[in-house]
Amino acid sequence: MEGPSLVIACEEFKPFVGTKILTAEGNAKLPFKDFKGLKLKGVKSWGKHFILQFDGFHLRIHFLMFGSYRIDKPRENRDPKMYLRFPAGEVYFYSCAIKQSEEKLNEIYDWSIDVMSDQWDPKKALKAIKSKSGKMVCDILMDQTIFSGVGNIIKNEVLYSLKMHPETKISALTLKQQRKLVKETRDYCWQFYEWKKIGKLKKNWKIFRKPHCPEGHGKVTKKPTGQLQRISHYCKKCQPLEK
DNA sequence: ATAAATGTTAAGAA
DNA sequence: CTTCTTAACATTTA
Repeated sequence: MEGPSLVIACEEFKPFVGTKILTAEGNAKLPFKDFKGLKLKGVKSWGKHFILQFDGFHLRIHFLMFGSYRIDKPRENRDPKMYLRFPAGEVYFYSCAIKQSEEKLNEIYDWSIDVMSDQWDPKKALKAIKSKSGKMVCDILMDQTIFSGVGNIIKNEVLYSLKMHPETKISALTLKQQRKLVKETRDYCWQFYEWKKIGKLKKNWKIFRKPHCPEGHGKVTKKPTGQLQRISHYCKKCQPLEK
């Protein structure tokens, strides 16, 4: 689950904020008994982290590849990692990683590197990119310390939109291109958010998991790239590798 | 229906 | 000490 989806999750959890937990259980290693009666103070996201705030601690949920949450839906035929019931409804969390922490959010999270945050700082991202000039753009975009919240879908769509080959090194980009990379990433993340909200995200994928190039150049290349070796989807014609 | 994939972390090896 | 490799987790979709 990528950053924009978590912003939507925050919105969906709004009805529970400010109310107390009526029931808490699950197979995660957490002191669920202690959670009953606690008031949910707030919900936040940072990159791919979904954060539930309580007095004195927070729960950090990472959905990874297959995680999900279901609000006011019947329990599925598997054990939830966590189940929370509030006066306004209930939620099941499946196959996610949940960590309890007493650390203060502002001390562990730098909001300015979260692509979805209103504190997002493009200048900081640009500076970070420049300091890694030997790296490939495919790795840079997935770097959670620069573009926190960007995942493989966003990476591929951004690179297609910029007509940029995933294996392009930062050093091969002009300053203008570097700036554009930062801007397009942020812009696409919000576009992703809008499309996902109206259920038209997949419909708007141009290159990710597409068999053919939208420009009619034939087959989309799918290949593990960069240090991370995550699959890149790109068109060799639209996104030539420049050195 | 088999395999790849919206991801990260920990442990062990080099 | 750093960097790399592997495994582990767990589910949907093609």
